[in-house]
Amino acid sequence: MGGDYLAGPQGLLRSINARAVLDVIDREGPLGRPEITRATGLSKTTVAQALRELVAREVVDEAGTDTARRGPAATLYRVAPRCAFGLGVDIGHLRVRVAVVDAAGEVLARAEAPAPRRDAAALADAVTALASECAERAGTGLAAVGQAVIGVPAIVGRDGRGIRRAYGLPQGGQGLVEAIERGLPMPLLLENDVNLAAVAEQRFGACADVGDFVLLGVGVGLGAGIVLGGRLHRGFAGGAGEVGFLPHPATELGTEVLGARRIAEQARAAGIAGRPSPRELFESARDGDERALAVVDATARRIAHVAASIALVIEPELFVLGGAVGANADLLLGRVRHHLARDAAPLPITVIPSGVPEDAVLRGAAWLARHHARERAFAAATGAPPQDADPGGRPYDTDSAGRPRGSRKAAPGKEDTT
Amino acid sequence: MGGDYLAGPQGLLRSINARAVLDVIDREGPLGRPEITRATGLSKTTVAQALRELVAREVVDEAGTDTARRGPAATLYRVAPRCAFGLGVDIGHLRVRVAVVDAAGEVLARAEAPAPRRDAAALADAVTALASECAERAGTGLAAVGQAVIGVPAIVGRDGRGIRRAYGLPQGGQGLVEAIERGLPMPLLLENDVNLAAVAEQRFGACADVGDFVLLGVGVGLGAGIVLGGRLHRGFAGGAGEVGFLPHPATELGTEVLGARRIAEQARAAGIAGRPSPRELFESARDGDERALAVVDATARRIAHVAASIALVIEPELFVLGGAVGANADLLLGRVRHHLARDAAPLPITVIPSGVPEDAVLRGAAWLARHHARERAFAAATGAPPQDADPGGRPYDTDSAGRPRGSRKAAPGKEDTT
DNA sequence: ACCCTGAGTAGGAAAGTTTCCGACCTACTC
DNA sequence: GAGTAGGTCGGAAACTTTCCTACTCAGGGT
Repeated sequence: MGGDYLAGPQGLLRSINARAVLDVIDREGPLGRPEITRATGLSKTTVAQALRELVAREVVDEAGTDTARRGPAATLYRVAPRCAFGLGVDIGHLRVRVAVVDAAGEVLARAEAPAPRRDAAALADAVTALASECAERAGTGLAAVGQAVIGVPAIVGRDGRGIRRAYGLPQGGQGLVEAIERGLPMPLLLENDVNLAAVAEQRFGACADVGDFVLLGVGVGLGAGIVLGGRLHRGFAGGAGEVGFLPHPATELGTEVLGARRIAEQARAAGIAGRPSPRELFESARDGDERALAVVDATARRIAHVAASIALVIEPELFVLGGAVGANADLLLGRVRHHLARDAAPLPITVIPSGVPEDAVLRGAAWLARHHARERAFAAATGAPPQDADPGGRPYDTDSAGRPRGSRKAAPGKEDTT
Repeated sequence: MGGDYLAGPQGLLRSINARAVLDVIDREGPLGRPEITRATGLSKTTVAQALRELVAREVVDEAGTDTARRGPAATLYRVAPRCAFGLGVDIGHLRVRVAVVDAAGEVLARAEAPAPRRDAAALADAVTALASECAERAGTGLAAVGQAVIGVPAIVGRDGRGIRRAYGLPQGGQGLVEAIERGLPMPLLLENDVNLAAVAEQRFGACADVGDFVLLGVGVGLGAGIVLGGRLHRGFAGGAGEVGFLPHPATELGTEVLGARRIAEQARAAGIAGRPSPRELFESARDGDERALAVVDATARRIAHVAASIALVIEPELFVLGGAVGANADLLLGRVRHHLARDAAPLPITVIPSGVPEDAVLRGAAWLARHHARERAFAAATGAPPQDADPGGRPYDTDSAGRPRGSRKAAPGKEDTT
């Protein structure tokens, strides 16, 4: 429920304090006891007690000593890197990528392979094979990995399992989760790839301290990863951010405004022969090819159009240009800004290039997996309810505070609830 | 709120438990001690202690007894209606409305008057005069009112004070807050009118248990009140929901898709003479006037267009049709649905009529004012940090998981490390 | 029809347990 | 020698369990 404090026995207090200590250590890196004491406001004694417990439960490590001050060396504490592992998977149109990370966020192993496009079973096999390989190389083994997050080019239901609309998955993604699940021992969570890119942007990129932003993923299709209040916004059934289908004057309804296909089409229209890939087109544009530049400009214009529409609805603090096509910020960014300034909304709109050029989806997936795995380990260790159940895994809890209650008389004995 | 548990002394536990008791009482209406004990999981003794404190602080009342069971009569506890009062104001284009509500949500007094349109000072005077009158009639006096929320037809900054774009305020709303502030003793909060209508919808209307919904306010202009995760979404600078400016094929950029002016224009185009108001137009349509019906249909079509665009961005659970024009659900709803089904997005979209036909903005404002006033009273009484800092009043507390952020502490007497 | 008794409930008080905090102490390093 | 890290002990705060009293309804006997 929305926000009730949970009442509880004194034990609750211990949980809370343990969690607070853990959080400080997590945030501020290796820390000595006195610093933890200052940061939490707890007493030395309590901090010591909490640390004893956390170390015993192996979520916190001693990590060397701090001899900066005079006096005895302070032992430093950190989150134990091996207290949780996460498995990130990026199922792309062409390739499958997998990474295993530890609780500290360190990438222990990474692997990739071509994506089998025949059927879901083959795809699942590829994923599990890569995962096993990675877990092996990471020295953990699959069993130690607490959570897997799998990025797919599809609309994913909020349960993190159902695939509602797959853009490039064999058999529309039918049976994919189940097949992968059979091959992997840990809990799985599916997630839209653009959403994961947004997570990566938030955690490793330019949006570290931005509460509301939108990642525009321009690639095979166009999608938006929407982060509001620091959390992914998925929509009622996971369909938020499907901005590729926003109405556009020059595009018929129900087709995508922008994407590889659309770009190719524009290239033909511009009189460019052959069937250059977007990559080649942008190369030509960089070489000064006028027609390619025209296509680039048209692309930028559509991006601007979409960004303006999004801004009118949710007004994020900024937009990030991502995706394979969006990565050509050198060519696109100026033009997008130009079009935005020229005919866009009454609101000023900021667009910046992605801060995660490589493996954005994979890194986002791995981060989220690590987050969940860690959260579970932390909860188990502190006895506290999970801290932030999820900046990307489950629905918001609905607000429960202060619902209207009709005025009720003090009539004895009647107890109507509705 | 986002994140960290705050560590603290044992006193914290008392706060937490007091708050839990208070919440249960608030949610479940008048309650006896045994029920509170069951609901919170606390022991009888602790509940008794908490209640003693809450009653002493006058946020909780004894309200009769419950003699349903056999045995001694259980005394019932409820939130004291007089522990906090809220003042709601709706500054409309034509009229100003004011209401005073108590902590139970009861409307104690309501008043309205024509809105002076000359200058902000006159408008402010009208507001304060009505407010004084209401507070008088309510028997509380202005000084007892803990919070005022003022709905305006404008984009309001997230601080709840700045007016960024006023649609129908004298002098663009310049100096309005300050002028009202001089006349009212309690803290003020400005809020966009459509946002308040959305709050009303959430609290009194059809969206009581809906986490994500959008209120489409169709009136003098077109705006959307966006509720995500049970909270108002205002956007980075309060500009979210300005969907009136969404691009529309048949409308030039920078002008509103829909609104009284646009409707009048369409009426002219349809060959309707005179300058019928939207109300008259809808009346004619009800009488079967073909040309008026055409205008209605065009209006519905544009509403559908806007709803489809919004849905592609945030995919709310449902849309609510509100506002003076939107209130003609009998004529509009079917047509909107028709157009949505015909050419809309890949997503199914649900549209329902408003459940708050009267005074939506005013009621939303009053609810929010009451909420803040109450929250403050509760916080003071329990010593706990505010429960839900705001389902509509201030920025999100910030991010949640795992990002650098100063820790908070509840311990006395040490210097704060932020 | 009336009364008496038994059972179940509300509320309170005392003893016990958990947890945090402040103060004091030791050991270590500059 | 001074300042700091870390540990231990007694005290205070807060919750729980247990016990106790008072109250009221139900049901059966008179």
